[in-house]
Amino acid sequence: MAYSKKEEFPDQDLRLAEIAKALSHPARIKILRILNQMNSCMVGGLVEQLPISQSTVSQHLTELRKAGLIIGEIDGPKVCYCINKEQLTKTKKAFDRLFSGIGCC
Amino acid sequence: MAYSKKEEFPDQDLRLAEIAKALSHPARIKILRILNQMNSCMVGGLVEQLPISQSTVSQHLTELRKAGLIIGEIDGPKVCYCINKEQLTKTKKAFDRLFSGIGCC
DNA sequence: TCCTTATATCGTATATTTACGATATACAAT
DNA sequence: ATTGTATATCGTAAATATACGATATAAGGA
Repeated sequence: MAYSKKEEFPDQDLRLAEIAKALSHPARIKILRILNQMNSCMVGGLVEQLPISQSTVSQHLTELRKAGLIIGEIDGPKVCYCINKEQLTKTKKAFDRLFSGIGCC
Repeated sequence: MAYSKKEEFPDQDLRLAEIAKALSHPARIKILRILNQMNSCMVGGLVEQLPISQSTVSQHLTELRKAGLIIGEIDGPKVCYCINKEQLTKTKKAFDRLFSGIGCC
């Protein structure tokens, strides 16, 4: 088949869908919760608290980073991840706009 | 590989991830917007306003229905879809809880 | 320099999603 | 009864996501 019609939808809807996709796996939601709870965390600390392998955790972190929801700072041989609060605030507002734009009280 | 670790995550995170997944395609977000704008709409009306085929629209509607975000009422040979405002309100609250539980202001 | 540690990336297998056309179903109207 | 209309479902192909182990990379310490 000819593929991915996603680009044919309004930009606003596409961007919101992308953020929703970043939130569409329980591991990624859990990661956000852990990062908030601990303020920041090394990858190893996350791996310890998740039932998935290091390489899979790394993949999920990459997706959260691409969506702008987290930031990773290199700290020697380690990488320290934390939540991107600014982007998260924007995301919350985008969802709020969607819900109110959809007649949600 | 052995598959889907999703069940190994907290129920709350899993349910929120499922709703996020329902919102993770621009066609489904557009459908919600159209349904709100028109109050309710037959499938044919949606197909006219979307750049995808009837069968694909039907698949997206099934996913939104499974997530509880829309309701379809049979009306003769047609089906009339509308937003499930009750569920949408719950969804909004679930996202709000996530965001505040994540340190979002 | 060599070893250890931490993380990312590669290669790969399987599952799921997205998309379409074709077909089935369900009802209304003739 | 037959025809037409609306929608869902089936079959299928391609794309993407999920998961892992193995390997590469990068930095610190011996």
